[in-house]
Amino acid sequence: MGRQPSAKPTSFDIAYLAGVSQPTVSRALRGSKSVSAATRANIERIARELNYTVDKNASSLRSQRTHTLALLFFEDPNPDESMINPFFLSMLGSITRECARRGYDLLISFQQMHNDWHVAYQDSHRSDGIILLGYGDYQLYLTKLEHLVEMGTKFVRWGSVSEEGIGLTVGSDNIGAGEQAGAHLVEIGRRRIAFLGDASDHAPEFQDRYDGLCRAMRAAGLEPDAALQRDAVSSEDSGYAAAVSLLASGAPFDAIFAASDLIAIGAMRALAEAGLHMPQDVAIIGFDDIPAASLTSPTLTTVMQDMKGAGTLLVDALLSRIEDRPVERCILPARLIRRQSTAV
Amino acid sequence: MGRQPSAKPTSFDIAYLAGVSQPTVSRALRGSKSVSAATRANIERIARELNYTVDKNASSLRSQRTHTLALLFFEDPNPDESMINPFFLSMLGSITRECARRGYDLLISFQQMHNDWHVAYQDSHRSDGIILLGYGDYQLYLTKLEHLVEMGTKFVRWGSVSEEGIGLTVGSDNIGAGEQAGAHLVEIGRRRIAFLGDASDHAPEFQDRYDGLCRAMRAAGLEPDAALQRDAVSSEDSGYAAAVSLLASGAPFDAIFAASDLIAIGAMRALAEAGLHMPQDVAIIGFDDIPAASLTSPTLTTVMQDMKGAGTLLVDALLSRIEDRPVERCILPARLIRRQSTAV
DNA sequence: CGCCATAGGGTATACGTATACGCATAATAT
DNA sequence: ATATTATGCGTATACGTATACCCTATGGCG
Repeated sequence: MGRQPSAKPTSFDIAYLAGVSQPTVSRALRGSKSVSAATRANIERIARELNYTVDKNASSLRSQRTHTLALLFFEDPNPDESMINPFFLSMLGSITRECARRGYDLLISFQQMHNDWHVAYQDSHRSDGIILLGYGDYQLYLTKLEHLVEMGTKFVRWGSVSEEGIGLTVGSDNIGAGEQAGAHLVEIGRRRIAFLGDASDHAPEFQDRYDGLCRAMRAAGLEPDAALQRDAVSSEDSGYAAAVSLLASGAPFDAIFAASDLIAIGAMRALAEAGLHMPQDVAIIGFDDIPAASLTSPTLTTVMQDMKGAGTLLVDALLSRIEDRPVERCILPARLIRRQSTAV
Repeated sequence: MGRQPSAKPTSFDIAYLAGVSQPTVSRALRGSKSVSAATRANIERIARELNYTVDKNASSLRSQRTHTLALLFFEDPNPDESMINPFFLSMLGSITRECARRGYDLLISFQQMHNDWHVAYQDSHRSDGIILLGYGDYQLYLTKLEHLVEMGTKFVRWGSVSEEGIGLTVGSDNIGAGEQAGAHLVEIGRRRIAFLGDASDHAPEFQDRYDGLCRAMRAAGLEPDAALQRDAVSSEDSGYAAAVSLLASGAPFDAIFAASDLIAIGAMRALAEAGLHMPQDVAIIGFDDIPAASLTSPTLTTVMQDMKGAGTLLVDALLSRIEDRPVERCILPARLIRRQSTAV
């Protein structure tokens, strides 16, 4: 009744009530084995009654561990920023949940791609590890990653797993996903399959998807035609331009695998303007399963990544690295979502 | 060369190099006026050279201020979670940027609407203030808000400003936005305008939009017809159902103002299935300007909220409250985006 | 019966910063 | 010339926790 709600209880309060010393409280709550079961139970009960929470600042100060992870989100430098991939938003949800579950706080920070990356350095003081998130051109800051490694900063990033580059990478099974998409197109009888998306070092994830497509085609006895590949970054305009270029080349094709839904949507616009029917004339598959994919006409077949799994795995992997445990798994399966654009 | 990169410099290191005491360093860097300009300049120079950053844990522990804000995001309990309003994502970006600019960290936490809200209590220990974000049914936790007020926790929430409820609220000018939408529909000659969206206390933002619509109609000498209003929550399915119900009623209408783009998209599906042409038979306006709004056919006229401004303003208002300054402004303008669905 | 290992927990202290207080020196006032 | 006040800074200490170290009681062993 007369209790001040603002009077945060400390470990001393608990110690007093439990008739032990403050360090014993600390040990009990941290799970040290040099405290008897009875004492521990008593302390935990009192702590619960008082609504006690460990003061993170004091704890971090003393132990030099923050129990906080930092999330650096790299925004696409491309203009239609409202189109930020919803994939990352879902991931954000599962990341925060996993952090909470493991008793970590999550510090978040958006980065302009070219900007003060040294913020990462700052954040490395404030967190035990860093999660790097972003689509697109990782090349831009690979040298910065090396810098992080040098400083011994623990981090994990989302991207192409096959690449085996700097640091620890977690990502979808882009190759397998590409194979699924390719196999599906082959299955519905398509032979000349185009690919829209950078197939260069700049976008390893896109390249993996292309590799998967090629693998599926070869498995079906088809040889991928390099003339049917067009570079594109993940935007509607870029997809439109790529499809226009493809159409202009005159090379015949009966299917398109786009490296992202945005690219696919742009391409669909170009195809429609050219008077082509989907999927009759050209079947099309995207990637990401963004909400808009079910609004296009025809609705877009696409590949869905495991967003919840991704967040969990990123946090898991990072914590493993922080605690110097080996990281077991860092590839996530993807799943093909069949819609009208490949329904023959 | 021989410097250990991991040896974080402390205020003592700086004090030693500057030939002063540690407290003087602290004072100089915090901007206390009881340190001479020369001393301060010298200290700042050394700090910069050493790449010194204040240890936030120590600082917070001593000052009992965390320089951290917590963001509680309330997820819609509705199933199509991938459709999380992109509006909030953009807001997230500007919130993080504004926090960074003001020297605050941002702790983020997603909440299931009905779940352990008492997490907010925990977070109130770890942050100086809380930002509450979420669309939808705020009623559910109004009692919890009262609890926060009781505990003296500083917070600000996104929502209907007109409502004047508990705590500090920042939001778009929903009434003005509704007026703009209504005026536009009247301008293109529509007389019987339907409204899809909860017009109840449960969704004050939607109610404001409806009120704005009514105001615009009355200003044009039209009387809103209550029979043309249908409840709907922000989802495609709900919008579809509402439109179907409206059509079934047989009441004539020549325009729809939907309380959100998702509702509008669902309604468009129902209209198309009923063989109605947009905008000839029925003009339609949504709200939010989600990316999908420019993908529908016809493309959707909608109201765009000032996302960047919203994040900035939320942080601003919260910091004002924390520092016991009056809050000046908490309403943001919205802008009508004209597309095909109202282009006669 | 003495010796040592072990369990269980107390004592003292460190983490890095911010602030109350005191103490000079210098600048003004009386 | 003395009293008064402001300026600029040092001294001491507190914030709440975690950990290195030490101590006691007990039990096992020879």
